[in-house]
Amino acid sequence: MVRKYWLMKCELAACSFDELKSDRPDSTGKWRGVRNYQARNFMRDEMRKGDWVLFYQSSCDTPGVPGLAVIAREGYPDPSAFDEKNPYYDPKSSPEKPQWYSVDVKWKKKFKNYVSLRDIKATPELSDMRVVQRFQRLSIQPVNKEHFQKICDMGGIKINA
DNA sequence: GCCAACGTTGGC
DNA sequence: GCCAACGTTGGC
Repeated sequence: MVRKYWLMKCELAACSFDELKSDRPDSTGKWRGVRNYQARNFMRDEMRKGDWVLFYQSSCDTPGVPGLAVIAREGYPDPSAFDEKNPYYDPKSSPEKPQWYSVDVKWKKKFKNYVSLRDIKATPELSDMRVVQRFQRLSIQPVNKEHFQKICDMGGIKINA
C-alpha cells in the first residue's frame, strides 16, 4: 500500500499544532465540520491510516506549516452534522445517510523551522502546489511526494517519505 | 437547468 | 477590515 500525502488546513483559533499535541487526548484531533464535497471525498474515499499530513495553519499572522501529523483514523460519518446544536449541523445528513465525514489526525513531529506560506511561495519547485495558488480555498489537498519531501527539508527534519 | 444572490474562505 | 473567488442556494 502506497502512502499518500496531504495538506490539511486548520484555522489557528480552532486548534494550533501545539494544541494538537498537548491539549488533545493521545495528541489526536477529530477533524470536524468540513462542508465541502471535494474535501469530503478525500476524507471518505482516499485518506488511509498512516498517511502523512502537512498541518497547515490558516487565518493567522503567518500562515504556514509548523509540522507533521498522521491519519490515525480513516473516514467515518461526522457526528457534528447530526447535532442540532452544533454550528456545523446539517439536516440533510443523518446517521443512516451521512453526508459529511471526519478523520482523526495525530500529531507526529514539529519542524525545526516553521515553513511559512511566504517561504513556500518563494520556492520555485513548489510553485504548482495548490496552497500557493491565489484564492485556493480547498481545506484538504493532496500533496505529491516530492513536494512533501521538500517542505520537510525546509522544515529542517529528516523523514523517510 | 440557468444564473443571480449570497455566504464563506483566507491572504493581505 | 477588505475583497476576490468560489461553492451553494433557490427562484424562475
